[in-house]
Amino acid sequence: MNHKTVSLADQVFERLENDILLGKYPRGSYLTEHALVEDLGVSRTPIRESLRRLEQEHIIEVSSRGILVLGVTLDDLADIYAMRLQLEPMVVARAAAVATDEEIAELRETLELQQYYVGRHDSDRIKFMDSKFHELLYRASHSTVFYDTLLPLHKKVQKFRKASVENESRADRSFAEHRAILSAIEARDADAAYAAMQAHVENAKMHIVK
Amino acid sequence: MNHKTVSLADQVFERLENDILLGKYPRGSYLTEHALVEDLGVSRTPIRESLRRLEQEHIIEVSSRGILVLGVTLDDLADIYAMRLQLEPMVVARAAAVATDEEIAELRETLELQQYYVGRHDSDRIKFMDSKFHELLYRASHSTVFYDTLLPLHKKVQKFRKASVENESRADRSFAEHRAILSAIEARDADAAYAAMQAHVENAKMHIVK
DNA sequence: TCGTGTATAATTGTATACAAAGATACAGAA
DNA sequence: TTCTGTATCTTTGTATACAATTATACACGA
Repeated sequence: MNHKTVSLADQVFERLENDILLGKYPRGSYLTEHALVEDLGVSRTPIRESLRRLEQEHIIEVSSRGILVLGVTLDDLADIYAMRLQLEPMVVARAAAVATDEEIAELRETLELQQYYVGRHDSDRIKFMDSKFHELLYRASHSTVFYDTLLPLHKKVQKFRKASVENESRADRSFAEHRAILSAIEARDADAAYAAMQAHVENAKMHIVK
Repeated sequence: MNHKTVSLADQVFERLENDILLGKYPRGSYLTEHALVEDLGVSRTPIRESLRRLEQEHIIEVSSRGILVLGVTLDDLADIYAMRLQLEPMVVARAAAVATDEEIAELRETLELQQYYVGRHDSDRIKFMDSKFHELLYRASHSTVFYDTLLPLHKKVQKFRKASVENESRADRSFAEHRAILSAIEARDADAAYAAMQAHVENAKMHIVK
């Protein structure tokens, strides 16, 4: 396991990013550094360093009035899926070509867990495994650029995926689509991986954006 | 004009990002916060806030040893063009549909300046106008997501575009391609804009990645 | 020569003090 | 009532002090 101590700044960033992307703070509401100091129990320094990163992701905006929560809108959602539809097939095609056996094994484990939780109707963990599967795919492309571009897009969809994973038939089909993607990668078939991912993103888009 | 005072943290970020993306610090070299304090004449606070952002862009990496410069590699370059080829045509098609007359006028002005500097063989300013043209296109799509995704990709190519703009025949053709894109947008022809941008990115890719 | 342990120095991480800009509340005049 | 000016408070921006971890240099022994 990874015992590396992670800085307060990183912890604060992860927590704030998650809270904002899950919609815990409504769009248009204001936070202040002082309030975050109270809530999180750390000084302003790590909080400010987090805010700079959140600002760069355009999910907050800082002014003399305070910290404006932007979050992710439905318009953003549509644009995100438009981009993912263009990009993810290319990325998995690459992954099919260059992924290591270890990476493929990890994808397989994640998919098995997803299947398990689908059977249990545990939507929180389904969502987590779904996220992990995509993240592993990005990483398996061995491209920092692909990873850095797609991971933020995927994270921003979080809030909207909730209904999707709670729908049983969609959860089943989503699992099947993931399995098709993994099979193509296991077979080192880049074209099949491309097609499988294209179908998967199209279906996810239809189901979420509607 | 914009007289808004910009924070030291923002100034430091812009300067460091530029220096790194232009290759001023070689990949693999180390900086320290202390050295930057000396060089830039500001305290560690704004410098650290900049570093967190650069870290997020994966162009530096901070450890107990110091600040490792990553910059942009040739592999990154190829992946960036692969992504831009997928994304930019879609973005200009959108821009053709939604850009305001003011935005189109600004594109026209930028293009005229590009023509002027091409005539003068002023490669620095050609490069600047080229960047500005693309940035205006992203903005004219009226999509924060498109803008946030494409602008970093475009900025990372900076260093490699130098040879391109210094090549007279490529500079001429690049200008002509820009004009084709703008004409399509002026005509509100999304399909033509899509095709023109696709051709432009393909040509740029061939010329730069080779 | 090579390794090892230790002291020192260098570096980042965090907290806090102070500065500056701006928002807010309120009194008073038209 | 409505507007305006002013004092105060709130909020972010910056610098600095201190803590903790890690790298480095060097002496010493095998």
